[in-house]
This record gives sequence, C-alpha cells and structure tokens, in this order.
Amino acid sequence: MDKLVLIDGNSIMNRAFYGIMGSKMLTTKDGKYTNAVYGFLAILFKILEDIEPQYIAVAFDLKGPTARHKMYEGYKANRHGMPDELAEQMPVIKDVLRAMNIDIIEKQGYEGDDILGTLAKYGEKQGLDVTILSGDRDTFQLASDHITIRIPRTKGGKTETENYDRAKVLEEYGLEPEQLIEVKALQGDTSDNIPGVPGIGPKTAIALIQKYHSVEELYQKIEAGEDDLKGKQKENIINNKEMAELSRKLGEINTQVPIEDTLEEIKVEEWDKPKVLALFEELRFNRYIERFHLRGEANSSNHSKEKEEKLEIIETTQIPELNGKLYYYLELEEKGNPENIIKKDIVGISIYSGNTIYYIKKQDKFVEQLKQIFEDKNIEKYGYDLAQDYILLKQIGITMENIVYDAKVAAYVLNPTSKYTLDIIVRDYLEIDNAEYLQSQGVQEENKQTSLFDMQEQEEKQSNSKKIINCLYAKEIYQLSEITIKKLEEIDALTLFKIIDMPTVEVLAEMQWNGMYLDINELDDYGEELKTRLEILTQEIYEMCGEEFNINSTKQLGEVLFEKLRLPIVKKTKSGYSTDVDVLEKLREEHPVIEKLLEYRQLMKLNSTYVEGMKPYINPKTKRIHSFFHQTITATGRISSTEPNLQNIPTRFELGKQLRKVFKPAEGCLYIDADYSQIELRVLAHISNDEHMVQAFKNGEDIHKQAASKVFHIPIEKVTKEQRSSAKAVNFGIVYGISDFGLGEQLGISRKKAKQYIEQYLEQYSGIKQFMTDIVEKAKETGYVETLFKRRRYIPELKSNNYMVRQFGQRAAMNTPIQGTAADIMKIAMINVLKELKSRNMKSKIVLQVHDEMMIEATLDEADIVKDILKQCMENAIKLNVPLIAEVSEATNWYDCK
DNA sequence: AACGTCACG
DNA sequence: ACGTACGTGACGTTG
Repeated sequence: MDKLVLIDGNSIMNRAFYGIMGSKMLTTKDGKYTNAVYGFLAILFKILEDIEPQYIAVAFDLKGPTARHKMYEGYKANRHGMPDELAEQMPVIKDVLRAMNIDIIEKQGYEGDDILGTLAKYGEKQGLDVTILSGDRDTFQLASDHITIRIPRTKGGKTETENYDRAKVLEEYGLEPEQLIEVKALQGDTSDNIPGVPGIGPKTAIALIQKYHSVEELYQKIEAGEDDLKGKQKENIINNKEMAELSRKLGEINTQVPIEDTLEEIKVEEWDKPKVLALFEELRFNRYIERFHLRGEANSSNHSKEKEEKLEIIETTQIPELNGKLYYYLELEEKGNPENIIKKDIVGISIYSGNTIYYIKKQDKFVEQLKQIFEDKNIEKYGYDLAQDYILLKQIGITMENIVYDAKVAAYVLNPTSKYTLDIIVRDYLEIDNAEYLQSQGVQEENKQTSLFDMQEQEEKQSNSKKIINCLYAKEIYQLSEITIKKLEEIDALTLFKIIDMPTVEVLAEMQWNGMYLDINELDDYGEELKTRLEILTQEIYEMCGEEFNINSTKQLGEVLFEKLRLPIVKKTKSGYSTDVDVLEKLREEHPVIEKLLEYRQLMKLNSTYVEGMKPYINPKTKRIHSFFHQTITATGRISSTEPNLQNIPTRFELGKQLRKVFKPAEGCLYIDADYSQIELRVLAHISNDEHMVQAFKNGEDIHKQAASKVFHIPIEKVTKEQRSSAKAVNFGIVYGISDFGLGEQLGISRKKAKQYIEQYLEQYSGIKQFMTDIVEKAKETGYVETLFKRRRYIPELKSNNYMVRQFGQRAAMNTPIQGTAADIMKIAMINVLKELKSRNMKSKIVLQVHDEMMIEATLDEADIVKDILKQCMENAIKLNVPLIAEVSEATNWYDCK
C-alpha cells in the first residue's frame, strides 16, 4: 500500500525549536538561529527513513484570523506570538522544503491542523496509509485504521516517537478517536484558550464521554432525566451548555478545507541537490551535507563511513595498556546506598586505548583495578563529568589523580551559554547523532519495553545496549579531546582551560565530598519557632482580611488585597496584581495586614526553603550536606550550587541569618572564612584602568564614599550616609551595565535624576566610560566578550531585532568581563588553596565557595596556618593594578564568620 | 512547565 | 510604545 506523510509544519518547528535550544550549533556566521530548522529536518529525515512514503506534504499556518476566531474571539487569545528567534527560521525551513521538492500547503483562514485533517481523510479514501507528524495531541481525533499520528518526543538529545492509531487511542483513552472532540468540548484547552466546562478536567471529561458517548447525548440524557450526575458538577454542565457546544466546534478539526493540490503534486520527488547543498552550506549543516553525500561521493569524509562500521569492543577482565592516558567512561547503576554522597554505583568501565575499545564489567578484582589506574599520578584522566566520577570513586575508596580533560568543561569553556550532555557535545563537535548511530547499529534504547522477550532476555539486551553506548562514549571522549583542545587553542583559551577550569574540577568535587556539617536539632528548633509564629500570623491575617484563603497564592492574595480591601494597585504582573515586597512595602501605611504579610512571607520562605528544604539533603551517615557545585552552568564563569543551593543561605536580615548558626565545623575544628573585599569594582578598576578608581583602591579609600563625592560634587569629608548609599547603588549599577530606569527603581528616585547620577559618574570616571563604550563596540564587532583570562561569552543578543534584547546584550557585554574575571580569580585562589593544603598534607578541608567567599573547616592545630594560606592565596591569586584584599575570620559557626 | 516570589553574590 | 539593572536556584501555585 502506498504511503502518505503529512507534517504539521508549525508544530514541528515549535518542538524542534524548544527541543534543541541552548545548544552550540544553533547560529550561522551572522548570528541567525538555525536550531529549529535543524531539528525539523532531523525529524523529517527520520520519518522519511522509517516510512519511505510515496507522498508527502507539509502544512503551515498563515497569519491572520481563522474561522475559529470568528466563532469565538477569545480563541488562542492567550497565545503570544512565537519568539523572534523562531519566527526568523520559518521562511528558512520553507526554502529548504522547496529545494527538496516537498509540497508546502498553506491556506488563508485555516490552520495547519485543518489542512492535515482534510488531506488525511482524502488520502485514506484514495487507499493510502497516512501518517500525520505533529506535536499536538489534538490531532489524535483524526486517527483511524489507516491514519496514524506520530508525536515526536525529544529526550536528552534523542528523538523518539509515539504512534497513535485507532487502537492506540482506544487503549489509552478508552474512546474512539472521534470522541476526543467530545472530551475536549467538556475539558477545554488552556493553551488555545478554549473554555470547556469549568471544573471539568481531563479525567472527568473522559469518564463522562465514556459513559454518555458525546456532548449531545450527555445533554439529551440530562434533559430526559436519565443521567446520574449530581451537585456542583451537574450545575456546571447545565449552566455551560453553550460553552461546551462552542468548545466542541472550536476543537473539531475541519476536514473539508478546499485544497487544490492533487495527489500528483505531493508525490515524493528527487531533491534539487545543488539548491539543498547551497542552503545547507549557508546554514552550516555539515552533518546533513555529508549524510546525503551532497558534495559528491569523492568528498564524503570518514564520518559517514565510520557510521557503517561496527564498533569493535573487546570485553575483558584486564586493564589494557594505557600509555599514560586513560580515556574512559564509567558504567553506572542508578540505585546505590542511601549513605552515599551520590546515589549511584560503578558497575563497569569502558576504556579507549590504541584505537580499541575495552570493556570491563564489575568483578572480584574490579575495585583494585580501578584503584590501580585512577590513583596512578602518571596516568592522565580523560572523561566526561569527572567531578561526579571523583566522588563515585571516593565512595569506593579511590582518590582520582591527574585529572587532565573533562569534555563537559571543555565544551563549557568553548561556549558557556548552553547545556552540555555528552550527546549534545558529540553532536556539536563530532557531528555525530548518537541516538541515530546506535539505532543504525540495532541497539535497543533503554526505555523501550517490548513484551516480545521474557524478562531475562530483555535485561540481557538492555545491558548489552548500555555496554555499547558506554563504549561509544569512551571512544568519543578521545575524539572530543582531540577536537576541542584544538578549538580551545584556536580561541586562545587553552591556558584558561588547563590552568583554571580543569584544576577547578577537583576543587569542586572535594567540596562536595567534604560537605557542610549542620546541627539537626538546632535546625529543628529553629524550624519549630518559625512554624509556631507562622500559625499565629496565618490566623491574624485571616481575621484582618475577614476570610480564609491561601496566603501563598499570589492570585488569591491579590484578590483579597486589591478587590476586597480595595488597596491601591501599585504594580501589575503579566497575569494579575503584583504582590512582591516592593509593592507590599509601598502599601504598608494603607492597612495593618501588610505588616503581617511581610513577616509571613519572610518566615514562609525560611521554613519551606531553608528548614524543610534542607532536611532531605542531610546525609544520614556524615550528618552533612553535600551540595553539588556546578562549573558549567553560568554564562560568566561563576560556580553554581544545587541540591541544595548553599550559595543563597540568608544573611541580609537578622532572622534569616540566624540560620547560619546551624552550620558548624566538626568537633575539634574551626571555620576559617575569607571574603574578597569589593572584588568586582577592583576588577573594573583594573580592566578599565580608570585613574581615579585605581587611585582610590591603591590608597585604601572608601570607594563608595569617593563615588559619592564625585557624583554629588562634594568633598569626601562631607559625604552623608545617604549619599554614600546612593553612590553604592550607582557602583552596583555600573557593574551590572547601567540603565537609568534600573537605578531609579533601585533608589526610588526619578529616572531623570538617576540619569544625572550616571552621567556625573561617567564623566568623573572617564576611564570607566571608555571601557563601557569600547567593550560594547568590540562585542558587536566580534560577537563575544572576554574576561581577563580569555574566558569567552558570545552575545548574539546584540544582533537581535528586538530593542529590549539588544539592550540586554549591551548590559551583559559590560557585566560579563567584570563578573567573569572576578570568578576566574576566585577559581585560581581556590586551586592554590587546595594545592597548599594537599602539599602540606593538612587535614583541613575546603567546604564552601560563595562567589567572593571561601570557607575552610580547619582543625584547631592548623587554624593559624590556614588563615595565612587563605589570605595569601586570595590576595595573590593574580597581580592587578590595584590590590586585592581578602578579609579573613574564624568562628565556631557560620553566623559568627564576619 | 511557567510564573511569581525571594534567597544569595 | 515598549519595559529594563548582572549572575544564580528553590519553593509553591496554577495552568
């Protein structure tokens, strides 16, 4: 039987856009986004390969109202237009499709869905097997014995599909596909703003249709009194009959669109290869060019050949010859002892050596073997996410030495503004699609369960797949190291990678391994106090508002404050009234409940995030919190912390700060804590080389006071507290990439006034002004900015058509070199501190970093020397035009570190 | 999954 | 006419 494939262009583009966002390969030379086009084609090629259709067409929506808008003006009213980054790709995909001679069908006043529905029914009548490719589950209503809906699902860089024909719909919903229209009529659809019947969600809607078959029958039965509905639900259904009927019309796909295209026109044809090649070259889709041999057979590189090659794997129980370099990937199992820091177990290792892949499964001598290679200082380690491996190995008593290359870190240094799973890195730098490759090798994917095999066979197959995947990874780590190191060299960032980022891997892993001790009893007591007070506050708030409601719900709170109590509306959010601190502060005088609300908010935050949120992370064995410190997340080079985030423990307000008392060093230890003083402004002074600011720091002056004296034209001695504090805000603003609005907002002054401050400031600190202008210009020219240590951040926003986005780009261009350089300096300091501690064989441990603060848990006997190490390492991390100052303190809990 | 809010540097 | 300081992560609510 001949086959017809129909594609919902908009919905697939949308999927592709969000599915592979944040990845590296998404822009052409001139900064145009290509990720959606790339992803769309990946999906298209896959379906062409799977189905081998004789006919194909792609439907797109056109702008402008459709029949549905005429029926109901709210239709899709809550949709914002697609982002510019996606919109600009729509004409591109159409060009590509035309070059591939694939018919594009658009029809004014109809949606893609309607076109697909019409063609599908038509195709079915002509005796074709139809497959509809769409990201939208609404199309399930079209399913039949000969019409299948495919929904692509992107999971970690892989694309899988789910297929829905009549049988599958019946199985999943217990309904015929056509009946899904009825379900939607009752349930509505928030994404299209289709109302449905209030109070009826998917579950109820399905149950009702299973029972009454259709909306029409439901109302007939109600009128005839043959229903068994009751209460509020029945009321809702009766009262919203019109809505339900309207929603039904809105939700039903029109299969009667007048379409002129004939079957002949949608026949699959040969591509216009030169055209496709030209487009792919422009888009830099080298992978596709090779895959389809668009440059002719002679030119096709070894990539595509390699693909057909089978992976040669030697399964062994012996460690192979390594020649001083270990390219490896650990095979992990997700379970693991609850006492573990990271709850995974190592169950195997694949090693790439001498052009061969070796695979060793866990056996009697396994740990010994791992120990022998990982602790060997003469063997360089190459892998992916070595910080995790470091801990997994520590857990079985192995300390990894000589960490040289981490693919995740390398990819991050090459481009910090994106996400890096190994599959994505491989796709970006090796131009290999692992999912596709494995499929071509007949490897079964992990989560696909077929009942064809019995359990044992099933498991065997899975473990075999896992083995192949891991072995592939080991080899790819080798390939990646070759390529990315070359690329790092090209952008002059290899030193940064080797001297700063790679050594940081071990520092962060150590920090996670060491963890922060905390006193559970004290935490509980603190929590109890909060909870007691919260209960009182809750009651007081209910009473003062005259009703009980969910105070945590901004929606409900907004209604109470601004509708019931009629307080003045200060600020609005996208979806309603704003109730944030700024707003509440302004309403303080208006109603006594505001005071209570502010306190409630504060306590609620403390209790839920910092008391209750912290508890699950306390390791039962160590009684410590072992947060993750991530090195490949931020755009600027800073570290981030999760599970839990230890970098945002309260400190600004006393009550919250009390929580820091709970964090303590172990018995016989002291916390030694050190803070950089004004590191970002010092960095700014250095890179801008502004004479006044440099002088101020050299002379040890109060930098904010000096700024105040400059902005307000008064002698330093005459600067008031208020003036100093305003100037401090200006200093912050400068670091963030100043805007008059932002500063005005921060200081609660007019935008005009803020503008004056800024102008004064920049006039006085002319070096800074120069720096700001230069950096933005340079960024526009080159597309990126750099830190002092050549850490690069690309800022494609500067080329955006959107004013706001461009503005953001400029501020980021100004801020990144400052924040990023400070982050680099801190990393150097940490590396040196750890080096000192290790080389002197000290017992003291690094336990925390908070951007400009570093904390060591020092044994009493080592406390003095640790203080010295911290101060020296931090202040001498790098020599700038201005001194770096670290303020060191010691205490028996975090609170007392000042 | 997105939003609003709020904790930190 | 728009809607804004830079960089993060977590929680609770709501769609």
